[in-house]
Amino acid sequence: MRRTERCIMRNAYNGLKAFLEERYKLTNAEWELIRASFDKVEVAKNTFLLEEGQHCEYLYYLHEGLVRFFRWEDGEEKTQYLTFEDYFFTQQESFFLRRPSNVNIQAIESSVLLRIHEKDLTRVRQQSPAWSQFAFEIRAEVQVATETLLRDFQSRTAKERYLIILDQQPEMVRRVPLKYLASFLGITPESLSRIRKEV
Amino acid sequence: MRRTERCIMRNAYNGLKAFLEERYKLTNAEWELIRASFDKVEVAKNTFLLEEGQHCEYLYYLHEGLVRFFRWEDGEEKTQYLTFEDYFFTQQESFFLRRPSNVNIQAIESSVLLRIHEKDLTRVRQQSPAWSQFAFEIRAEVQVATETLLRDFQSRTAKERYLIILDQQPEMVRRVPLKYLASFLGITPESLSRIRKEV
DNA sequence: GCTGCTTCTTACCATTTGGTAAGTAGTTTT
DNA sequence: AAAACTACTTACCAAATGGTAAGAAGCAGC
Repeated sequence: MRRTERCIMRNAYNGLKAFLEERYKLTNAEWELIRASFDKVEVAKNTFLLEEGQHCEYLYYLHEGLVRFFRWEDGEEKTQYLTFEDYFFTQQESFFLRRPSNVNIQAIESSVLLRIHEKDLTRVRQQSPAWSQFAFEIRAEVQVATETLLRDFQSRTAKERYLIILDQQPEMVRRVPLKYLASFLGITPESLSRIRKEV
Repeated sequence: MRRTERCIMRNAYNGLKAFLEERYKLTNAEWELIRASFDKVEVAKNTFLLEEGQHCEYLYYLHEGLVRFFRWEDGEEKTQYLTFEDYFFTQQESFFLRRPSNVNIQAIESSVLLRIHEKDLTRVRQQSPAWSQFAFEIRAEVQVATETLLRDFQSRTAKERYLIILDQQPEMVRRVPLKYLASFLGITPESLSRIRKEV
């Protein structure tokens, strides 16, 4: 799904192009349209890309860095997702259904992103069949990933979920601060620290 | 979102039409196309609509009854979702990405459904803008619902999750056998029985 | 009605996770 | 370098949930 090597592509646009061409055949005209529709954004560590209550106007391609989705609940930050480089993200409820976001999106490493505004996306969708197909399928892929996470919560212990991450996404354990990872796993930092010692 | 009264519509097609018209403006031609594309299926309690390993060829509208998604894991049935009447469902990974299903879908009450075959859906999508918009938005809606479930697992105890269901979908508690509900909540039937006594 | 089967409940104890508090280590600020 | 701050660890006990086993209640077939 995602390239395992980090930062093969120095240039963010090349990264995006490679991502799309791995899956779909793009004409030159399609790629030029896509390229022209995405803006490059570089942000420092801890920069917010979206705050609760705002409308999310952009679909992002994360070229380099690390992003977390979190919300405030019971006086604490609850980390819902973590997104790594070479993948797309947005706040779907806000972006697709035009509702105020109920989560914050924050870069927790300094990051390089490409973003496309909702109004430009409509044009790309209409003029590029490859993009249209891609947009359809990546939503299904994200749905599957979300269901997989849910399934792990339904039938695995916190320790098992941690071991799955350690096995399948060891980078997450290395790069994500323990408190965020614990929250993502649905446990306290103390519990994760204990689990980590046992393993 | 979903009509609270059960079985307002005696006729499944009227139910589907009302569901769509609540949200979108349909021309007569659009509705006739949609109506002609959906087949009616009536199944007895415990009938399988899809089994693990099969390709899911249909998108379903559940007019009456109750359906569960489950998989075998560690020698046990794990219930992933429960779907009630007057809503759509399919196995997204299999239907949209054309992969073998990793879950079973079973009617756990005798049910009345309308279903559309994947090959017919393409035509409807192309010829009905209202359907096309609907299909786009309901996927986002399902994504939001899945994320909400996930969030509850990340930050709520089993008891809290049970109380949320009791509050927001009391029908689920009344109609779903305890063992399925426990599995859906990610706990054992014994634990749910204990929780239920405490409340 | 009885029989057998499944579902649900209850009780017991083990394991997992939470809450509090304290201590250690690493970073940033000054 | 000292001070302040944050992240992480550890220890203690409490609460939540699991596993096993047994019994009670409901349901289907005869």
